Amino acid sequence: MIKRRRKPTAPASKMADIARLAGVSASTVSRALAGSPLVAKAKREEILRLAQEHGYVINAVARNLRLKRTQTISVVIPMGHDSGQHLTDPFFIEMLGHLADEITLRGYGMLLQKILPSDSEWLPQLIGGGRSDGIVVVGQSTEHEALEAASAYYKPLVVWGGHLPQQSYCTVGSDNVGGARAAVEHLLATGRRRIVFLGDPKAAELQLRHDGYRLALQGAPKGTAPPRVLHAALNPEAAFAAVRQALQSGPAFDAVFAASDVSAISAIRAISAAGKRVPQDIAVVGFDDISLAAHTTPSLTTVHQDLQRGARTLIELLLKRMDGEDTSTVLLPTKLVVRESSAAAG
Amino acid sequence: MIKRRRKPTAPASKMADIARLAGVSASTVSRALAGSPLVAKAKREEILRLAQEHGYVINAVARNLRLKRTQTISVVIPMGHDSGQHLTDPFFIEMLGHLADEITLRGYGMLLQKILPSDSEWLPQLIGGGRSDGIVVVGQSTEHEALEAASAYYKPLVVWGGHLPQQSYCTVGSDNVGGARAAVEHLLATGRRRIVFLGDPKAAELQLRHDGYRLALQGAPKGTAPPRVLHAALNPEAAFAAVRQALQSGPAFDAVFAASDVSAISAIRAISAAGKRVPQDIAVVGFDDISLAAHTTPSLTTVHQDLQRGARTLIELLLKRMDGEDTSTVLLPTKLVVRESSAAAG
DNA sequence: ATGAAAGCGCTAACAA
DNA sequence: TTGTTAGCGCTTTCAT
Repeated sequence: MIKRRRKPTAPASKMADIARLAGVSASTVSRALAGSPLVAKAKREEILRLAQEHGYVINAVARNLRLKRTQTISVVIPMGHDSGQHLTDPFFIEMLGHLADEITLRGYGMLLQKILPSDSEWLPQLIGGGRSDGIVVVGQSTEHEALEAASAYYKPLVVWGGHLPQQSYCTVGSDNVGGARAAVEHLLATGRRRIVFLGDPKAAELQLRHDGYRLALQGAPKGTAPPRVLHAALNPEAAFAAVRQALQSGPAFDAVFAASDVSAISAIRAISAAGKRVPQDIAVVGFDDISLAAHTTPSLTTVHQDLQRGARTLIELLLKRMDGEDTSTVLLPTKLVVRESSAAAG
Repeated sequence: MIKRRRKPTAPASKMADIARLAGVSASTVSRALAGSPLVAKAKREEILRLAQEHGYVINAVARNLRLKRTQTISVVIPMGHDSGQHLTDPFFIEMLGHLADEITLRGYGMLLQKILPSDSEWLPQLIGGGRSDGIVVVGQSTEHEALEAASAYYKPLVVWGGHLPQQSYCTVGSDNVGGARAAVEHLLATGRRRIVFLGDPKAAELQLRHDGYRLALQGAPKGTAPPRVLHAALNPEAAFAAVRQALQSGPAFDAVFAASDVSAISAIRAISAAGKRVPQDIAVVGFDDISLAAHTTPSLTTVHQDLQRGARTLIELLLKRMDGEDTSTVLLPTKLVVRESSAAAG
């Protein structure tokens, strides 16, 4: 005969229920469940068996109230500067996925908050609500001020993003300046001389990528065209439109350095649509190295960020801060990954 | 003189603090904060002002314990069948983004759980833990059995995915069969006769897409090649490898129907890499209509799913179930979006 | 219109 | 080794 499957009944709800069943007090059940050596082995096993049998699981809310912690980390995505970006950018799911891994790995829950920072009080409210033991903010967006203010009194807060001068909160982020610079220097090295920047340098990180772009151009050979920005929000449509527009009217260019891979992919499409070839006529380089980047046509040269390491660092620092330690900002190295979209012109 | 910014001090932590400051009892503060008409207007406003001034926010954990609810919805992503899929598939961020919108819009928090269902008890544990008032499972993955078992005693549970015969839990999902069928019929209508299916029909939804594929081929004109599956997990690398392999060795084909857009994009790349052109030599159609689909080169013909509507439906049904109502499964229509990758051959 | 008191389900001193 | 008790911060009768 086949072994019976555990019957699907509603679980016993409270610790007191199990206590009654086992003929002990709730304290003993609590201790047994916590694996305390104070409880006699036989009794402990009996209690464990009972709990298992009745599908009992400790109520996390009550436990957390008592323990004054929530065993939960809030992950916040501010959508201030560019509401188009986040819903569509694979960069975020990759980051979110890694964060989810790191957080659950350490026995915490992840409370995801997508906020429209129209209400300037979002951070104090989040902090005061007491639903989480610490907060990870993914992307500074336009919230630098709010972060500064909160960090003055709330410690367990880390931010993924760029390191701004004189900031007092703790950030983890890629070396945006260095990465961008390497990308543009690569374009220069392969003979490109009229390189445009695609993106809107308003958000902190894009600002830094733009800085790297300018820095690289400062060291460029004679005859290199001056910096030029194609303004476009960080979504495919905007990037496509900006590049098409530039191809139609402005001065010619032979390379695009896009502030993100999503923008870069749109740029490739706009260039193809205009009857030019990538990379023969125009080279394209992106930033992020999303997993799709290796699989577009042509495959995309881009600046790789190690998001797994970023997520791990973020959570490690956060846990330290939750323990009362101080931590300082971390800058992660980036790596240029050369693929087809930036091959030297015919 | 410039208006002073609110000074960044630590918020008052408990209701009793505010009560003391206002010279009333905690009960009164509670009532005032809840906007109860029992509290005199002047007193209420005074209390509100005080709370505001001291940055006081009600402690959600204590409140929820007392109220026996959490004001939180769990969103679970089982990663059983294909660990490669979720981290990299933009489909998920779009779904997650919409879910986050719908959940926060209704005043709930969203607890994100990524689970590796090696432990068969994950669902009972999640349910028993009492950290959320309801659960959304995104994708059945290989967890059909676990869902069946849990739904026997736990009501506030909805699942994004395919409707399987005789299932007792509530699902919301796109019409995978119809969508796939429309896609393949489109390929047939544009003259393709050797159409392969790319993907691994193990997960429930892909199974259904595969069914649609077969259905369409059953009604195909004479001379159409029989169904053929290129097995590949739902990640770019696997899809790329499978298509390259098929191009090198197996019988020729003139169209690929990919089980997801991510696979489709990799297919395009594999085809290009093999020196063939899309769509002239081989047409490619995907499934999902991720935001990038319109911006690849060539742009991707694909089956559009209305994820925003899906997310809204999911949450609406869940709230009903949380209220004790019964709900039945919903099938959402899909729409074929024809772009460049499936244009008729030369 | 307000306060006192009980209690949500758990854990940890403290006592035995 | 175990039970009793108090209390986490809040809401809600009940009494005034």
